[in-house]
This record gives sequence, C-alpha cells and structure tokens, in this order.
Amino acid sequence: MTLPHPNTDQISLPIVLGVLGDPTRLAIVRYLASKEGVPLNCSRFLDLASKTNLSYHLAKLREAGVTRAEVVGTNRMITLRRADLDARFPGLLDSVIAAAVDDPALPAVGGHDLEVPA
Amino acid sequence: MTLPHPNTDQISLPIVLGVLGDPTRLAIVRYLASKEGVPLNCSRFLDLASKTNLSYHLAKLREAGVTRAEVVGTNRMITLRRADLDARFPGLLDSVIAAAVDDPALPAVGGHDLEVPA
DNA sequence: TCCTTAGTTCAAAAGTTATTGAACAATTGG
DNA sequence: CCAATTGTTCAATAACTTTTGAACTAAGGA
Repeated sequence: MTLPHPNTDQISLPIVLGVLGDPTRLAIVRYLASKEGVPLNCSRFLDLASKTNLSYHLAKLREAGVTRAEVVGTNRMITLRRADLDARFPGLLDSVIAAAVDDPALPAVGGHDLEVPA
Repeated sequence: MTLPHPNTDQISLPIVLGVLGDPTRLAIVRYLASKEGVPLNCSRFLDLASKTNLSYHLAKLREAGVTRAEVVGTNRMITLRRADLDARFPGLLDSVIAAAVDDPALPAVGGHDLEVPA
C-alpha cells in the first residue's frame, strides 16, 4: 500500500507555489517544518480543518511533491520532502518557512502544546 | 492618477505564493527580473495572454504587492517590488526567480529578442 | 469476531479564478 | 479636433477549487 508521489524532477514550480498559496496548507507545512524528522499522522492537523477536508489538502501537498505520506498500519505518516525540494528549488522552502513562522495570520496547529517534558 | 498598491507590511505570504502559482504570472515575474531596472509597459507581455487577460493578471500581481505600476501617459510602467519583497520575505523572490529561470515549462516573453545592438 | 480508530472516496454544493469580447477612458500626435 | 495607442471595466461564461456529509475500507485491539 503506497501512495502516489511525483519524483523530484517532476515537481513543478507553479504547482508548488499554488499549493502553498493557501493558509491551511501553509500552516501544515510550517508545523511539519517545526517537527522535522518526527513523522506525524494526519489527525495531528484536525485543528485546521475537518477530517475530509484535511484528506483533500494533504493529498494536494503530496501530489505537488511537498510532502511524503507513508502508510503505517491505519496511519499515514506525513513528512516534508525537504531534501527533494531543496534539490529542485534551492532556498525556496527555507524562505517560505521562515516567512510562514513570522505570519500571525496563519492558523495554528496544536494550540495547547502538550509536550512530554523530559 | 495612481493605482492602489499594498504597503510593504501589508503584503501577505499566502497571497503572494498563490499569485505566483500561475504560469502566466510567473513568466511575467521572470521577465521583469531579467530586465530589472528597466520599466516595461503592459504590452510587453502580449505574447503571454490577450490584452484584457493581461490587465487581469497584472492587477493580481500589483494587488498582491509583487509589482508596482506607475502611470506614465497612456502607459503603465511595471516594475518588480524587489526591495519590498526582500524586506518582507527574505530570500523568497530570489529562490522563486532562480527556479523560474530554469523552468522550461513556463511561457516565454519576446521570443524574437529584438534588442537594439549598442 | 466485533468494535474502534484512521483515513479515503464520492457526489453535490458553494465559492473562486480565469478568460472572453464589447464598450469605455485617457493621453498623445497629426 | 480627430485618430491612434494604451490599457481598463464590465458582464458573461467556463473552469477550477474548496468544503461538506454520508458511505466506505483497512488495520488493530478486546
């Protein structure tokens, strides 16, 4: 059970920009960047939209080549395709994330911040 | 006769990304970047779309804060708001332009290249 | 096996964006 | 003044995107 992803050279600049031009998706990417390395499942983003709608937005991100979704049991673990994006469009993701981090208009994921203290 | 432009702090990341997520507009921005400093009028872009449609796309770019349009006689001279964009979203425009320059799928402006030789 | 959890798919509705042509406005040059 | 040039506006349509709920699949645990 693997989901379709474009390979690196198939990632299109206008499609990536278009996909990132949506506050919900930008918020997802910003959160993924803040948890880089940690694979997160879809329900982590339920603050942002309904389950159905998330499925739609996460599919857009995946089909554009921005994220990778790996099937693990009943979960889909979502990660940023940072290395691929950096290779294809050097500096783009960094500058988008840096700008997104400073954007107070973007919706937040996990406002309660329930982290397990060390 | 001046046209409305957002000021720098009003420029929104998702709006800029959304506006750049269109091949016609990305081609306009790429061309503007290649002629930086030289103000170009709208008809310079007639290769890309009809006059009416260009008016629409150029308004989108201007309203997003990506370009500036100055009225000079019957012309609107279009320039990239590079300094403003660099201030607001450091590195973003550079990486977008660098990626756009390498994108063979984007439509080209002025394929015939009628430059006045020195 | 049955129930729960995680997420998808589908079709419909709602909303937004892109494209067109015809009509318009403003400036400039003859 | 007249005509040409430059670009806008408007209304219509076409095309796409987003959002929704109901129905569904697939895996995992009791």
